[in-house]
Amino acid sequence: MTIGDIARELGVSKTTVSRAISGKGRIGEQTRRRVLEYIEAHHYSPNVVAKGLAQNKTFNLGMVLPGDYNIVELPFFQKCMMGISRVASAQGYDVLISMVTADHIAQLERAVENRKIDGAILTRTLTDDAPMRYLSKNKVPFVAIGGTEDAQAVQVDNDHKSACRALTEILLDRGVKRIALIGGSDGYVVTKKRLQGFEAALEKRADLDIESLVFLNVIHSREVDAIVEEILTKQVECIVCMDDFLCGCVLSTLQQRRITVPERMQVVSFYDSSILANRLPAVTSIRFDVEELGRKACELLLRVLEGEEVERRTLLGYEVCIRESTK
Amino acid sequence: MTIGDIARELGVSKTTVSRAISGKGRIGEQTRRRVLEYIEAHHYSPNVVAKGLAQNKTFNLGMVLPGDYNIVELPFFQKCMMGISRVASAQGYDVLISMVTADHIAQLERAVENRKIDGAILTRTLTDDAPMRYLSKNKVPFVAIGGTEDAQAVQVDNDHKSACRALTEILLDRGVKRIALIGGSDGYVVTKKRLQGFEAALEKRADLDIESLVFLNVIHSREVDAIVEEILTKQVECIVCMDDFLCGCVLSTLQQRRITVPERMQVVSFYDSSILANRLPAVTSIRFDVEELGRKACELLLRVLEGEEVERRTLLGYEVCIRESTK
DNA sequence: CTGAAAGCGCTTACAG
DNA sequence: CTGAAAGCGCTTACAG
Repeated sequence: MTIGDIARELGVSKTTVSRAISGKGRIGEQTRRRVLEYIEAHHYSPNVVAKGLAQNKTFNLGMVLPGDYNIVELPFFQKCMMGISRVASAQGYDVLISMVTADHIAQLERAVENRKIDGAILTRTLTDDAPMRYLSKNKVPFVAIGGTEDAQAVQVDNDHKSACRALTEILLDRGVKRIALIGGSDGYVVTKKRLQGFEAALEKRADLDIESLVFLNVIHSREVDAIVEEILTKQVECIVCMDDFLCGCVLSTLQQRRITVPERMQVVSFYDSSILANRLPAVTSIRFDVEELGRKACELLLRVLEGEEVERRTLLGYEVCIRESTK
Repeated sequence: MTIGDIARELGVSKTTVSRAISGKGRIGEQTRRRVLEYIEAHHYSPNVVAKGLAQNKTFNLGMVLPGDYNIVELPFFQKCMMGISRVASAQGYDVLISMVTADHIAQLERAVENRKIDGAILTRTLTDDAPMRYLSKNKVPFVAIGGTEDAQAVQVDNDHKSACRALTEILLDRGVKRIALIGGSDGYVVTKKRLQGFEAALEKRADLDIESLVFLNVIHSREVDAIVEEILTKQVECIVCMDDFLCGCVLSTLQQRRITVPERMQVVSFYDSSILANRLPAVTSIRFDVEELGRKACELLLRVLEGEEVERRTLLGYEVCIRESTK
């Protein structure tokens, strides 16, 4: 069934039917009701693709996800997706996925070139972000989940810097003298933010004369072993892990070496995700409302698509969950 | 730039340009080359939406995901998505996501009613599957990842029954006399399949007179505690966990009660996923190539969309990984 | 308030 | 081998 069928059936023009549906343009209340009733009764629903072609829109949003293994497995992206999907859906949009790696953004390019999306949401930002560059260059509206140096970009993020600072301070408050930080690729903006928070905490307590060790770019679990070894020989008392995957590795290594947590080593982490769920001891960590992050990002993008002027930067909060892995 | 611009620029008709691009219809080799070169030089790429409208296609595939928490978090779906996304992309299709729960499939309905997808891939099947019913009724081609009773449906799955049987036999081979099985909702076909495999293994060794305990519909981690308690009082020697989330719960509970694995309790699980990665002791489990599952499903769907007749049932294999959680 | 007509960017019989 | 024209299912100036 098309708009034409309805028009013929009701003895009105397609224009009229279109107006009744869209609510745009003047139309008699009688006629409007008649059309709407017919549509309701016959379960008509308009072809969004045709509508899109006429309006030069697709009603699709691109969600760009990292396609690297390990990373895509983090529960973060799925939770994000739930948030995005919900608000998109509620506004009549669908979400289309593009998986990209740092140097291979072909899926995103295709989606854009084929004019399949009206805008995009980036779910992880790099310091030098190929998808972001590409979208900017091609004037595709987007919002970035995660910080970015690009002052033009609309971004929404949790306050990772403050969060990491808070996490570090918890340990400093407990009187530790030697502290280690373990993180993933420093190509991610989020890694940098957390490092800044860590450093800020130490700086504030410069008087305590804390000794700190920083290990970044830790990607594979096998690297963790050597790092923990070094940490132990240097008599570090606590470890700040930048993500739950790394934290899981650290916990196992400690367990293997029979280093008890928190007695001989305190451990804190981010995300409070399923990766650490049910692990003993429970890990003191930050909790972000990731679904809210997705929702917010999607709302912003939708507003941008409406032509609205939106805030360039939205910072969402965090919660600290104190558990048994700290004294 | 549109097909019309190119036609004007080259002094040919839109028909000709269209033919050069699609490769359909007779066209002079000279002209064809000339058009293609122009396109190449000017980075033209056709508007897939317009093409779709003319051909009554969308070049979108719907991926339907469970929107329940906990479940969507399983790494399974992301790996699946990578597989699907890759082959879809390679064939000029995009993937659009629909999150559904057992009784709320509005997102999928919208995608179908709005004519946004050409077909769908279900990533988890229930015994009474609302999305499947809906798609069948509306004649939307789909393939189901996971078994189904519907003989009409195209399905692809790992051989969960054999896998669970193999896993159980490993334990029986080690001489256990009392064995427990813990699984999630029996609304999932996969839960049933595994139960069948478990029972088949016991049946084959009926002579051994094994005592077995079965706990299904275990959804929340808090339920696990009572179950493990019962298991312990009944002096069960080993536990087969139907997924890694449950296994994680079981391991923690055992650890808390200072029951050593594998000495006092052997444990096996499915998936070998990141949820159990880096846990000690490493868990003996099944390994499925989930990305391959996604790829296969997508290939099948694409063939169906081409009008090809495809095999109704594809069963993929599995690997058994023996680790330290079994003696 | 309503409609005829052109248009969105393609495809595809049909005719030549 | 090539093109004019109609069509896919909508929207939207423009005219009345």
